[in-house]
This record gives sequence, C-alpha cells and structure tokens, in this order.
Amino acid sequence: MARPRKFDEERAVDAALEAFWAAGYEATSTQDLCDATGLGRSSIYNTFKSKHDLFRRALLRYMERKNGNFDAVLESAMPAKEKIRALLGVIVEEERLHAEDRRGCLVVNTCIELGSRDPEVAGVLERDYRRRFEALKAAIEAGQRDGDIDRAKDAGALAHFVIAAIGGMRVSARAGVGRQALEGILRTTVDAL
Amino acid sequence: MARPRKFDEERAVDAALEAFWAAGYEATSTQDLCDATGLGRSSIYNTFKSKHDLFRRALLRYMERKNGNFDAVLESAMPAKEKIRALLGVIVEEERLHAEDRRGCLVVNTCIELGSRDPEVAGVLERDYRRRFEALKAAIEAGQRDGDIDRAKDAGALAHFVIAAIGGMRVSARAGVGRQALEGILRTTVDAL
DNA sequence: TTGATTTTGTACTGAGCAATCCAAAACTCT
DNA sequence: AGAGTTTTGGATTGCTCAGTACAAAATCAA
Repeated sequence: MARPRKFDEERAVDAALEAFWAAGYEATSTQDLCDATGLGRSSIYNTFKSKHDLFRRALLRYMERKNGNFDAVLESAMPAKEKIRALLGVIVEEERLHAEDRRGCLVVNTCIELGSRDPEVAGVLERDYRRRFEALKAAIEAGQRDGDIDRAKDAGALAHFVIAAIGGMRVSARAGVGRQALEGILRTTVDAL
Repeated sequence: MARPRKFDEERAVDAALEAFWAAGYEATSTQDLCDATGLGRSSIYNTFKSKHDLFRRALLRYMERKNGNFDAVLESAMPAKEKIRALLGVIVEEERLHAEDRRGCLVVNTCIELGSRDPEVAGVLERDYRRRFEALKAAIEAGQRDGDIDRAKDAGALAHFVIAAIGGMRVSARAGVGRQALEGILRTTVDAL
C-alpha cells in the first residue's frame, strides 16, 4: 500500500514532552521539537496538526503518567496522612535537583503560562484538576472513616488545600526556596489536615 | 542643552508592566510595548537597554507596589491571623474577576516562566521572596508574642507556608478553581497557623 | 516490475521578532 | 539666530518563527 512510518508516534510525543517541559510552550520552537524528536518537519506536521496540537498531546501524556503515580500513592495501604505526605515528598525531591534540571511540573507551568489565554488548554487543565481533586477527596474521606483525619473538616476543602500546597511549593521552588523550607511547608501542610 | 523628553519614564514602565502582566515576558513583543506605552521604538531603546531590561524595571515596580500593600496590611493593627486572612483575601478578590482580566500575580507568573532559566530575574525574585518572608515572619512572631498564634510553631516555617499558599491559590485559580474553593483554601490555611 | 500511496528531507513562504541606523525635529544655551 | 545636543519616527537589519510545497525515496499490492 504505502511507505510505513520509520518512527513511533508515542516516542515522538514523549520527546516533545521533554522539550516543552524544559522550556514551556512559547519558548519551544518547532526546530527544537525536530531536534528533540529527531524527526524532520514534514514528519511532525504529517503526524500532528500543529505545534499546539503536539503540545496538547504531550500535556495529556504528562498528565497520564503523573496521575498514574498520584493514584498509585493514593491507592496504597498507607494511612491517608502518610499518602499525602508522600505526594508532597515527591515535590521536595524533584525540586531539589540542580538548576538546569529544575523543570518543575508541566501542569503547574502550563496553568500559569496558558491557563488564562488558551481556552482549549484551559479545558484540559480543568478536567485534570477535577480528576486529581476527586481522587484526593476520596482518599481524604477514607482517612476520615479510618479516624486518621478529623471528621469535622470538609474533605473537599482539604483536597483543594492539598492541591494548592503542591502548586505553591512548585512556585516557591522557582523563587529559589531550598529543600529545608520546602520540607517545612510539607510538615505544616500535613499538620493542617 | 538638548531636546527634552516628551514622556515620563515611570509612566512608560507602568504601561510596559501592564503589557507584561497580561501576556508574560515571551509573549509580549516590542511592538506590544510600543503600543502599550504609546512610544516609538527609538524612545524605548534610547531609555531602556533592551526588552529584558524594561521587563526587569517593570517587575521591580510591580514588586514595589505589591509589597507596599503587603506591608501595609502587616503593619496594621489587626491580630496576626487576621492580617494573613486579609492577605489571602486579596488573592480571592483578584482571581474572582472575569477571564480576560485574570492576570494573576506577575511575581508568581515570572517565577514559573523565567525563574529557572533567567539568572538575573531569578536573583530579583529571590530577593523579593526574602523580603516578603522576613516581613511575614516578623508579623507571625509578633502574633506569637500576643498569643494569637501558637508559640510552639516555627515562625519561619509558617511564613514559608503562607507564601506557598498564596502561590498555590494563584496556580489553582488558573486551573479553573472558583471563588468558593479558593475561600476554602484560605480558611484551611489560616486554621493551620 | 509496475503503479499506487505514503513518508521523508529540503527548500521555501510570509510574517513577526528584537534591535539598530539615520536623518529630521525639538529643544537649550550662547 | 546659530551651535550643540538629545529625542524621535520610520525605515531597515538579519534572524527566527510556524507552517507549507514539492519531489525523491520507500514500501505495498498486483
């Protein structure tokens, strides 16, 4: 029938993800994407509609991956507070790395860069937020049933609070805050549950 | 001596600030800056070294303004917890606005956009963080002396925590979180003090 | 082997980018 | 008024951007 593709589409999305993650949407050029994926422009534009489309795909893939880890922690056997401590601990670990590796979280970065001026991306971000929120809320409610978390508190409010803490730690890390301070934020957050 | 300037430098910085605030550093072109300030390219480049330099000036101006309000609240007569509630309340108010006005906070936006790849800007952000941190820590310590805030807690850790909460609310707002949820985060944060 | 079909590499498009150049205009001082 | 100095507007620089055009290469079915 026809000439087959020489590359794997998913691998290309992964490579593009790395590029977008490192520099953000605007600051990543199509040439950067060619370099990162090892593909020619034609292959990229033949496979994806546009840079924007490729970004959307990469973002979705990042969310899939990240939420996999997120859910794995929430579905583990730990007490609820320990689960949340573990989730926040990941942030401390990731932000501890040296400057050039400090890419933060693509979702947080994208919230700030595109959340308020790219409706399509905003929709993706909103759906992802809701997904994380529901998973977290369920884990907190389970913790309340176990007596691990105060039943008088509103599980939804706590879930929003924890997600905000994650975003806040990400922002503070970019402002130059070190590991110790991040751990302090982690402790204070967990103590608030 | 010479031809005098027809415009006010500070006003130009203010106008540039609006543009950068609305779209971020990368997404604001020099043409956008000309339109926003009403100046020609020559005037801009004659007054400021570069787009980057103008951005730095605009960012510093934003910080000056913002920290003025910040300090005003912290130096008011309220109990410490009320001061912090007021600081967080400003975020809820600002993020409540309609989509096109939802610019968030230029400092938070810049932390994410440039914090990890622009050393000069990173330095400015770090100094600004420290300034806010010290002011907040002092207010919390005063609150501890007044008995308004638990003396057993580490004032520094609480200060980092509050700053992270602000950043986190900003990120969540961009992810589409509404006013009610933001108010829940506010309450949970203040209760944690 | 041939013909249909798709991918791939390369050159290219027009637009927009940050920044510079230059001469005319505008002003102050003598 | 005239010399000296700075600002200003507009044209222009060289470059990069996202995206396209096109023909050669690669594969399949017959």
